[in-house]
Amino acid sequence: MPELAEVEFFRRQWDPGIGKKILRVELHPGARIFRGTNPPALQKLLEGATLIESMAHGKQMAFRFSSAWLGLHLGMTGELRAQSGHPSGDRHDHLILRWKSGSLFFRDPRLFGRIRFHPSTTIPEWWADRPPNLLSPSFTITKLTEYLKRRKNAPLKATLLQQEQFPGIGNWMADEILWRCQLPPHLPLSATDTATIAKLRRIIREVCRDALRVVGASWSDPPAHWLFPHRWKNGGTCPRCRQPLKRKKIGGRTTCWCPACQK
DNA sequence: TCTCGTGTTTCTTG
DNA sequence: TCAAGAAACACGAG
Repeated sequence: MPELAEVEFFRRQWDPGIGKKILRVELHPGARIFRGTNPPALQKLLEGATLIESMAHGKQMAFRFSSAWLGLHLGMTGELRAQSGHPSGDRHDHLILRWKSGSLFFRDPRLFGRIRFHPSTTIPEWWADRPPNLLSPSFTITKLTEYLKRRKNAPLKATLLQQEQFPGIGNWMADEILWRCQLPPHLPLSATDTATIAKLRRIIREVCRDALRVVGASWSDPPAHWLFPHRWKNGGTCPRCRQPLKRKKIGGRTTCWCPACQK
C-alpha cells in the first residue's frame, strides 16, 4: 500500500514516541526485513535511547535517536502504529519499541519492508544520498528531460516507478499522473517534446501535493473526480469522459488508464 | 484451491 | 556497459 502520502501518514503514527526514552526493544531477528542489518546491535543501542525526530522522504523513513538512526521502508504491507501501555504484538509485529507508558509497532505480513540501522549519531549514507524531493526546486525540467532521454524506450508507466528519479511515486500515483496528463502508459515519451515534459513535471507535483493533503494528512478517501477510486477492478469508467477504463500489466505492474482520454 | 497485489532486488537478455 | 523485462521474495484477501 505505502506510497509517498501513506508513508507520511505512517511516519506520524510514531509521533507519540518522540521525546520518550526507549526501555525495551522486541524484535524477530530472523525476519527478512532485517536483511543487511545487525538486530542484536540495534536492540542494544536503542534500549536506553530517546527518539528525537522522524523524517519521510519518498517511500523511505528515518527515525533519529539519541544514539543511532533507524531507517524504515514499508514494502507492500508494512505499517506503523503506536499504542498506550504494553500490549503484546502479533506474529507480524517484527519490531516493537517500548517506553514507560506506550509502545511503537512495525508490522509487515509480507516482509517486503526493510529495516536499516546506523549505530552512530552522524547522518547515515542511506539517508544522505537521497534523490531530490519531487516538490523541491531541485526537481527541474532539465533533470527530468535528461532522465527521460536515458530511458527513451521504456514505457512511461515503468519510468515513473523508478525511485532513483521519482521518490515516492508508486503504482496508483503513476496511473493518476498519466491520466491527468492524458498520456498513454505503454508508450515511451519523446525527450524532445519540452511542452509535454513541462506538463508532466507540473502534474507530478500536483498529484504529490494532492496525495499528501488528502491521504497523508488523514487517510481520507480520494474524491470521485480522481482516477484513484475507479482503478481497482475491471469495469470502471473514466471520471472525465465516462468511457470504459482499461487494465493491463505494464512494466510488471497492473496499470489502469482511459484509452479514450490517454492517446 | 487458485490468483492477485499501492515494492524492491537480482538475474537474464539484448 | 547499460537498459528493459522477468522472477523471486511471503502472505492474506477474494
